[in-house]
Amino acid sequence: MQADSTPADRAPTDRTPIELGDVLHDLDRTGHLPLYHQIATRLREAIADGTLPTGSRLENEVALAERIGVSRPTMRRAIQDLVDRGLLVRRRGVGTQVVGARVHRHLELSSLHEDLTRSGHATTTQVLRHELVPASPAVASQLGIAPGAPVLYIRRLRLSDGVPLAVLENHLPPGLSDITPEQLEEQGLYAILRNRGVSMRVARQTIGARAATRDEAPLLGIAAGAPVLTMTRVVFDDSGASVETGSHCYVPDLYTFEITLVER
Amino acid sequence: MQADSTPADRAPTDRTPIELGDVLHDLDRTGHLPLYHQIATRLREAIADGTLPTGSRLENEVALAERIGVSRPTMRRAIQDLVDRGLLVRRRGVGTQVVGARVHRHLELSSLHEDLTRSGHATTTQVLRHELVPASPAVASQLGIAPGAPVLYIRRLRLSDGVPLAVLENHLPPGLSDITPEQLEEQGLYAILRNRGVSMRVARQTIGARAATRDEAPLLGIAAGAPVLTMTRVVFDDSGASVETGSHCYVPDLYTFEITLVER
DNA sequence: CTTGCCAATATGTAATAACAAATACACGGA
DNA sequence: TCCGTGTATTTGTTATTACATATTGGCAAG
Repeated sequence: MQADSTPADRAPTDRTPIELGDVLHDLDRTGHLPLYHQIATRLREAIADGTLPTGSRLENEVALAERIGVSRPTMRRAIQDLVDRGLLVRRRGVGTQVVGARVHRHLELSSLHEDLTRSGHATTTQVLRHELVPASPAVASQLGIAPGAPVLYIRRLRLSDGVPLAVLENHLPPGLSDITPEQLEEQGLYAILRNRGVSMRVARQTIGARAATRDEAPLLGIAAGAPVLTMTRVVFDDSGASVETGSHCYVPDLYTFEITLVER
Repeated sequence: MQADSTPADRAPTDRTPIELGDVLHDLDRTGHLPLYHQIATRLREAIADGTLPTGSRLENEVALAERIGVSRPTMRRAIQDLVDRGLLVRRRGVGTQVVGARVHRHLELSSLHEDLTRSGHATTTQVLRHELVPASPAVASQLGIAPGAPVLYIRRLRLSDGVPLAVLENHLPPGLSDITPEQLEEQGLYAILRNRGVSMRVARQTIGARAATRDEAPLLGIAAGAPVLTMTRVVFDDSGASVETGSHCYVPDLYTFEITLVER
């Protein structure tokens, strides 16, 4: 059983590029939405609905740009967007290929997270705590404020169709500490922040695992000491100021994180 | 204690831009390395070593480009690179600001072995199993081969300074099944793949948590049922063919995943 | 028949130009 | 004094052009 040395002995990868004239017709030129964004969205949809099957090749970018009447940089930017998302792969001198709707779907099915949010499960929120507390040194450092300054501490239980999913703990800086429990029960923290004009731009997350505390276990309907998936996060806005810190723990059977990495 | 409504009442954010003439001088114009890449690297270093402190402002991109003698698109591309990494934030009509000096390891296409050796720990590897097995339906689907086809199954124990860190399970497609246990003990899977000319481009990862099995627990030096952090991964090369699948579990006290998200 | 080279192809890098849109600040009027 | 408006500043979007470089495959010479 001597294996040949070429890594790929499958995927004939049809050489003839897919026609995309019909997918990319009729762009909105009013300038309300960037052209590259419209093109990227259409391409993403074409991959999702099978118009661009896995392994198929795109026409070369110069011809594509010409065909739909945009410049090459604009076309490149749209394609690059999909490359960054891991949907396309490009090789100099070769061309651009679709890399995988099949596996993507498979992984998504194994994650209840996507299922829950997308397939319309009823998610509810219970606000367990909601109070002003002096910022601990750790929280103060993350929020970029002075230790001891008053911050709003929130603790919520998130349920999906009545099943406990996660315990969410957040700290909010002084400027945002007038958010009410009622708002949080119906809207979700991020919707509230966006409605207040806060533009969140950068988030730094750390994902880990630990045992559920005696405190969390009954809330989540699991045994104390059972594993939970944890995620801590600091979110920054436009001006580089931190807007929120969160420290959440999830029931691992019901929640996973999915990430696509691309080597550039 | 009425909070004012502006979200940021901290971070004076000095208005005068930082001089960068000295940081960006003397670029290599021979074309061996792209200009935008050199500029991005210099800027990243300047942020890391404090030349560009958190909250400081960059000179506007037109002036910067002029000063160092590159075009605005080139300068923009370099800056955008840092924005994508979450190190800079830009706002139209305002300017570009540094958002974080803290060195944070970006989640990238690298292996655990490389991460650890880079940070100066002595990592060792024990190959627990190494055998050809018929591909299960799940593995076959991930690797894009026929179920039952022979794949190389590897199970390794990774230690850092002698302390058990993770149990790594991998499946490799037929073209790569001639990797030896000896290679794996000294090199790490990713180094071997790269040396064989495999160019890994896209990875899809799922991160979760579960209880350690009775099998894993003694290997990792933890109790059966104790929480472990899990990561499953499928890696694709630049032709869209999958190169490797892995299913790993980590001791959560010793390993976490860090991710930076950027809203574009 | 094999090997090496060359040309065609496609993406990668870079410069230049012009206009659009968001923001901030200063100025002027009520 | 306060508020609104206009203007300067800065990034965002798009087009055009040119050349560089990696890859593939065919062709010719040995």
